[in-house]
Amino acid sequence: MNNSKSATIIDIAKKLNISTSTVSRALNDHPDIKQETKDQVKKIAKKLHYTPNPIAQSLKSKKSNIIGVIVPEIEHDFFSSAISGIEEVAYHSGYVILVCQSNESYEREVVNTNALMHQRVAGLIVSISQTTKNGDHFKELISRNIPLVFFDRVCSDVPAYKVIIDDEKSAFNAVEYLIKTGRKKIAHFSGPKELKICEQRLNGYKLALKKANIPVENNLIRYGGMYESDGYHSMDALINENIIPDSVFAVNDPVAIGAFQRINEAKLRIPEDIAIVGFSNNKITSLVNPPITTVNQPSFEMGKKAVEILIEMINNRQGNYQKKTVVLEAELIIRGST
Amino acid sequence: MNNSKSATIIDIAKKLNISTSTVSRALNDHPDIKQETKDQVKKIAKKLHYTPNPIAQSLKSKKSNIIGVIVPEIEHDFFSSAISGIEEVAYHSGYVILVCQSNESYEREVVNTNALMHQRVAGLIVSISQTTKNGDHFKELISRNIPLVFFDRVCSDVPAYKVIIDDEKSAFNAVEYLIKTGRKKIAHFSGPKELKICEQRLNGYKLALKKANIPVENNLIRYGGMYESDGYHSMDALINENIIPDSVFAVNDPVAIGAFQRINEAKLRIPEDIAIVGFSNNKITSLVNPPITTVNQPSFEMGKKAVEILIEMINNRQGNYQKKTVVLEAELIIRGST
DNA sequence: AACGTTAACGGGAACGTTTGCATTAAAGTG
DNA sequence: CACTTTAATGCAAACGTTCCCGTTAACGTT
Repeated sequence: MNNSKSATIIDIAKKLNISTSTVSRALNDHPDIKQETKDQVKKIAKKLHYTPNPIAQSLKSKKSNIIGVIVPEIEHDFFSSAISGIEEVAYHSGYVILVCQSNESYEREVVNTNALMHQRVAGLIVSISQTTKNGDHFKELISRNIPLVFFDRVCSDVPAYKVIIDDEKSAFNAVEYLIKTGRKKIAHFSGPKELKICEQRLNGYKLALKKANIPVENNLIRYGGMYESDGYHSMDALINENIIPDSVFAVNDPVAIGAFQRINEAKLRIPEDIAIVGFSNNKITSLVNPPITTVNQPSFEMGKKAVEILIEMINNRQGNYQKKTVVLEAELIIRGST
Repeated sequence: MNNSKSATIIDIAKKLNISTSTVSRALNDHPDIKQETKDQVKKIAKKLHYTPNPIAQSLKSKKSNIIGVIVPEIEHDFFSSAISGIEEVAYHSGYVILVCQSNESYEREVVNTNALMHQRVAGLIVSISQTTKNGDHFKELISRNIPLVFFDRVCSDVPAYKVIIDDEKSAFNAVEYLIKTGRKKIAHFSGPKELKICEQRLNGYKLALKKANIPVENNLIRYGGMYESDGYHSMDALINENIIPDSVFAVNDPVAIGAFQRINEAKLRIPEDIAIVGFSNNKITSLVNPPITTVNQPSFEMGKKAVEILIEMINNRQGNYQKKTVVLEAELIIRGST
C-alpha cells in the first residue's frame, strides 16, 4: 500500500489517463476544468495521499513558503518569545520559519542573510547583532525585492519596515517614575554605545533628569554589555567607588538582575536603599524577591506584528506599502523593587 | 552591475561558450574537467556572485540542507536552549533549521511533521507534545527513510535514535539527596501522567523513598501541569489541607518556582521549613533567593548531540546505524534551597 | 453550409541542477 | 596505418510544477 514515495501529479494523470496540466489545474480549481474532472482528480489525489511538492513549486514560482528569521541569540527570553510569536502567525498563514542566530557577530549575520537569500526565502525578519554597523547585506535583499522587516534592534540606514517600541519614551517614563517616588540619585547602567536602543534609553534617562532639574552626573552612568555579569560589575564598581545611588535604571532585565544580586550581597535593601528598574519584562523579574519594576517590551506581539507585515508585503509585492515604522506600546510594570 | 537576479550556471555557460554540464562539473570539481576550465568557470562564478540554487538542487537530489525541528514550545528555557544548540551545530555543518512548535497539541504536531516531510527536510529532530500518544506520523517518516532523532520527550514506540537523560536515576539522586540531608516528609509535584518523563521522575522519587524505608504517601504526590501555576496550586492545596511537607521535589523548575512562591507567601522559610528541588536547571533557579537546587538537564548539549547524530544519519543513509538511545549525564546542582 | 464561439483539455517549455550517455579529438598500441 | 584508449566536453533527460499556447469537438449564428 505504502510505496514510500510521494505521489505526484504525474501519477494522478496516468491513473486517469489525462494530462498533468489538467491535473494541476483541477487541483487549483481552474475554471477551465469541469467539475466532474476536478472531483475525480481530487478523489485520486486523496487516495494517493498526494501533496504538492513545495520544492518544485518554489523552483517554478521562484518563491517559497519559508520565512527566514535572524536573531542575535535564540536562547534569550525576548527573542525566543518573539520567535514564538512569529511561528504562531506563520503557522496559521501556511508559512514555516527558518531560524538562524548571529551570536552577536556581524560576520555571521552576513553569512546567515546570504544563506537565507539563496535559500529563496519568501521574506526575512531580523533583529540585528550588537556588532552590526553596516547594512549592505540587507540592502542587497531589498534590491532583490525580498521583503524585509526589522524588529527591536533595527538597522537605521536600511529602508525597511521596522517594528519597535519607543525606547526613549519608555526609558523616560521609567526614570520619571523613579523621580516621582522621590529618587534623586539615579544611576543608569547602559549597554554598548553602538546599539541604537541603548543610546535611546540613555537619552530617555537624561531627558527625565533634565525635566526634573536633576543634573546628569557622568559617574552615575556606566557602560557595559547586556548581560547579568555586566550589571553586576557596574554595581560593583559603584560600590567600590563608594558611590551609592538611591536607584538604578538598567538598560535591560539581565543587567538589572546583575545589579540586584550585587545589591543583595552588599546587604543593601531593595527598594528601601536602592530601587531598581529593568527593561523588557523578562519572566524572571516577576519571580525574584522583591519582583522588579520593568518596562514591558511586548516580545510576542512584536514578533507577530513583524510577520504580519512581512506576509502583507509578500502578498502585495507591488511595493505600495510605505517603508514605515510601527511603534508598539511598552508600559511600565510597577513591582516591589521601586 | 547588479541586475538583481541571481546568476545561474546557464549564465556562466553562455559567458564561456561551454555547456551547463561542464559548468556544473567544474564547480563540483569533477575529475573529467581540466584545471584550466575549472579555473575559468570559478572565476566567472565569483564575478557573477553565483551561488547554486538550493531549490533546484533539492528538486534534483530529493534532498535538502534543511533540518526540521519540532518542539512543544519555543519559549521554554529548555527548548530554546536546545534549539540554540541545534542551530549552532547545524550552522557549522552547512544546514539550516526549520523550527515549529506543537504548542503541546498532538494534532498540530502531526500537521507540522507532515509539513516538514513534504518540505523534504533532510531530517527531523523532535521533542513530542504532552498530548501525543500515537507515533504513526513518525513511523511514516521512517518508512520514507527520513532520518529522525528524538530528544528529551521521546516517543517510545517509534524505532528512532533518542537523546535523553536518565530521568528516573536523576530523580532518584535528587530525592536521595533530600533524604541524606534529613528530610523525611518529601512531597512530589508531578506532571501529566501520560508524559513518560513525568512517570520516570515519579518512579525515581518512589524508589529513593523505598530505599530509605520511607513509606510512599499518596497525598504527598500531586499531579498537575508543567507550569508555575501548577506548582503554586499543588503547594496551595497541601497548605489548605494542612499537610506541610519538609521538602518538595518538583517535576521541573517552573513547578518548583510556583511552589517556591506559595511557600514564600505562607511565610514559611526555604530551606529551613521546606526544602525545594527542581528539575532542568532553568536560568531562573540560580537567580531567586535562595537559589534552587535542581537537576541540570544539559539542554544545549542535548540539542547538539541530537543534530550530530542526525547529520551522521543523513550522511550514512545506508541505515547501518543502530536505532539507539543516548543518555547524557544530568547531575544534581546543589544550591541554597536544600 | 460556412464560419465563429466556447468549453475542456493536451503539448510542451520553463524553473536550475545533475548525470548517464554520447561525441570528438588527440594520443597510444600493435 | 587501422585500431583502441583516454581526456574533455556536449546532449538531453530528469526532478515536479505551472502556464502559455494550441487543439478538438460541440454548439450556435448568419
